[in-house]
Amino acid sequence: MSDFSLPKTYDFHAVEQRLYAWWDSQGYFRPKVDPSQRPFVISMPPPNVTGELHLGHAMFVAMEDLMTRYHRMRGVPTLWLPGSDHAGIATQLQVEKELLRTEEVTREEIGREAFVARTWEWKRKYGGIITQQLRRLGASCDWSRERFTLDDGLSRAVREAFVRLYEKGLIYRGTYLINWSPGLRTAVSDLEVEYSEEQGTLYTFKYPLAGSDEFIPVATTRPETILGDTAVAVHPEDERYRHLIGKTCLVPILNRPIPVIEDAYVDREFGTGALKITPGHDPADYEIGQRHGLPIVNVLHPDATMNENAGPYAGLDRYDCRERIWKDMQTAGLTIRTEPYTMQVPRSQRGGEIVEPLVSTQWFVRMKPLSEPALNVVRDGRIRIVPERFTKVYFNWLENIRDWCISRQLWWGHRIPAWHCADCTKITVARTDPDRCAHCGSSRIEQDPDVLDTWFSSGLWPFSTLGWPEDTPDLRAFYPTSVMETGYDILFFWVARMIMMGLEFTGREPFHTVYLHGLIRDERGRKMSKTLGNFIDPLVVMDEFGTDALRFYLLTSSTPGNDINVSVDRVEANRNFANKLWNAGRLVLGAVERAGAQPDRQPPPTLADRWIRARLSALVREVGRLFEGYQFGEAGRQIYEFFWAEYADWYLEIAKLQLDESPERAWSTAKHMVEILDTCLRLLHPYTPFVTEELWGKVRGACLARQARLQPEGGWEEALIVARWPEAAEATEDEAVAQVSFGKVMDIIKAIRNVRSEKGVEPSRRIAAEVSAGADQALLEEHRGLLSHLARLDPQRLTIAGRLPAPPKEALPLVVGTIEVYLPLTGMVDVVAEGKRLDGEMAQAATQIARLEELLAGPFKDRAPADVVAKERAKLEALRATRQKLEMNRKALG
RNA sequence: GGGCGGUUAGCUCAGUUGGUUAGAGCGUUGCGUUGACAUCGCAAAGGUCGUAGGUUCGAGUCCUAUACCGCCCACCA
Repeated sequence: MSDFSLPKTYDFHAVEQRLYAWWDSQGYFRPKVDPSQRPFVISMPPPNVTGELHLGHAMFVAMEDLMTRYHRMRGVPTLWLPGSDHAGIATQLQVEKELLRTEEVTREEIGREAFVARTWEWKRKYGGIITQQLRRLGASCDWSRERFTLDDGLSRAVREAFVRLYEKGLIYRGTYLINWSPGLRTAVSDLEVEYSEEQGTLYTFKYPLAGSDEFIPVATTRPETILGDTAVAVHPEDERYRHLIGKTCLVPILNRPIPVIEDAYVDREFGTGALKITPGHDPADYEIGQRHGLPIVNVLHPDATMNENAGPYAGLDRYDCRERIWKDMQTAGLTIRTEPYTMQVPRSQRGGEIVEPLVSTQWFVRMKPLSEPALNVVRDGRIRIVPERFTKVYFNWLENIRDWCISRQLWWGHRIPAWHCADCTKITVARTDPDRCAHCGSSRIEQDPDVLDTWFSSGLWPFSTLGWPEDTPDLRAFYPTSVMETGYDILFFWVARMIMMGLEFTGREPFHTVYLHGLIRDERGRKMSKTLGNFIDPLVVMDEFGTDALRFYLLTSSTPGNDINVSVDRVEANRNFANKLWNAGRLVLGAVERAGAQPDRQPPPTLADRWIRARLSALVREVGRLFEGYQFGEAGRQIYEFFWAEYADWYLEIAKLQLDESPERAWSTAKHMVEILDTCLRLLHPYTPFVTEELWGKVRGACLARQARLQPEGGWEEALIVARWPEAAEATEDEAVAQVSFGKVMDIIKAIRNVRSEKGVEPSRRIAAEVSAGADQALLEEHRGLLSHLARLDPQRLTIAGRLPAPPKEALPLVVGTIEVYLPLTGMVDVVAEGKRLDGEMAQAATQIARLEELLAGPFKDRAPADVVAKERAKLEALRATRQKLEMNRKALG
């Protein structure tokens, strides 16, 4: 009965590439603009051009493609806009490495212009790899709108944004303490610094007072910074040191005089209670220095060797200097002790080298005026963060935000549109390259050498990709976007900045929902990295198990915002699911082949037909509800369960029987088989696009070819990717009845199988049985065919009695080939228990409904905030629905 | 120092308006294959839902405390 033109196992290799090319060529990925409908839009988080596919990419593609396909199927104009990021530091490093390897030249040797040209060349050559890989994942994004953060349009947007912020006074240039990456020789922002707990040493030494033998004991973890000290601070109420305040002490070795000052910041309990102040190389000291008007002494070169201010140590590496100065101080009798100490070491997020705080002239964005509106849109719900707990993290960060250092001493990126005048030294910031100074008219101007932090351009992504600052049709049609889907690790880096920039430049929130997925880790919960050797290559996984299996796994194995410890075993299980779909499809195709013409009179549906439709209808409702709440994982798992455990394991087995009954029944059964398979494929398509499209196409083709009028309601669309999403219908009373009735039949079948298994009867052997059915005698009598088939009973020797004579104490004796099944579960006792429980639930629902009705009728609805009232209303509605459902179940129970 | 997450079967994880007997995959045990599928079917074993209290007719789910693991934020040298 099966269609042997299909292979027995689903061969995804043959299918995936072909289908992707076909979808693309048919233009399905491009939105159909329809001004009457609000579109659904996702801006893809642009992967780095240097990137190689990892599971994080697979995760976001799976998630965003799911949402995209879902909305497309609902008939909404849907745009998923792809692109890539120039990734300043990462790309520059990569090209530098390449240059060094192949031509043994550094970027300095070939010069800025040539280097940037080489990087573009590199980008043209390798930049397409990552987007090619995204295609393999099935990403149904609109490639005709693909953007790159450094292309002309986006560069214009970046410049416009910079100039506007500068003109508003929100961008300024200044000399402050920043994080310096000595290896990269550039400033980095606070966010790009990670602190790791490491074993270090706490050095305690003597700070000698000028003109006396007295000294102040001071502790530090970085002795080399002693050379940059400009004060020693003590707590104003510290009796030990009070008399020294205002005195002068001498920097060890250098003998530079510095004051002893008082500041309440100093913790009397910690260390010696006296603090050396290095405003040039420590954030806390910097602030104290500002408070007291202390001078700043920088002792480091940009490469973290000591500079001329370090006196005799000039030229030494920072760590060599640390050892040397300590030795010299020992010789001078200035040391007290060293002890092991655990400290927080600031390291660069990229490369991991130790970052040095130092004072430098950089460009900054003033954040306070931008953060306030960004806080408000989340506070008042105009932007919703899923899962909700991250709103707290978001608030906490924005409330304590500090100005953002946006200049980078790199060559690859958006060059800062500011020109320095050699004559009047003033700065000209302009939208188009100026040829003279705006202040004095001098032509001796030179552009600032720095480029912008990559995240500056990323922050504009949702609107810059649509044409901003021009008022383009795309911008009008697709902005604001709908959902921002990304990993929670870049909530600050990217999401918060997009919200701030979006509000600042467009006056609108750039998206209404932020959906944050978890991070991908290995089986033991560690981060994945090539150096750790625990890197799982998605391409390899896809080769082995198929894209659908990987996607379905990623989408259903976790919950929003929670990390995933990847287990390849589970990907395999999902490969098996794809195969299950495929084979169920083969069976249905066989049924379609056998179904004759549509009969004149359709037979009424069987109990099994009614049951599976009821289950399907419940599934569609449930999936709809879960999608509303972004619970895609749970929805996927439920579809999986339904398809495998109910449709395939039960209904299709029964359908095989029904197909043999009569031509009319065969036709009607084939119709149910097709319709339910069709609905499942629709529901699954956003998760597993390839196998569903392929199979759906086969079924559609077979049905159309047979002209047997086997078709979903509304007919067959041209492709599953643009087929209608199943609509949920209200539960009917018949559905409730069918589920209860069929549930009883299932229980009996399971019980008989159970007994057989316990008694060791081979499954293939037909045996006699006596079933005591209690009140359900008629029901079972009607389905004795099913019973005997699914439980492998001899139909001739199956007795269904209302009540068997006294059930033997020694349970269920199996005389050779005879079973007596007593089924308390389906008997009256349990109906009573179930009824009691339902009554209890109904009573509770009733009191809650009454309470809410009273509340909502009173002054509450006028006094409480609108959203609270709305929430209560929704709760009431839900309760009413629940009550209805309960009543239905109760009635069905009789 | 502040905040968040996790703790559920041997393993990896689901379980969001509190509600029947707490689920899945993998693994384990027994049985089964000529007609969709061994990438399969049937059955079974396996859980004091971290711990202790509390709210409730009813708690894995809500509240309080606490232990362990992990993460984020934070200027203790």
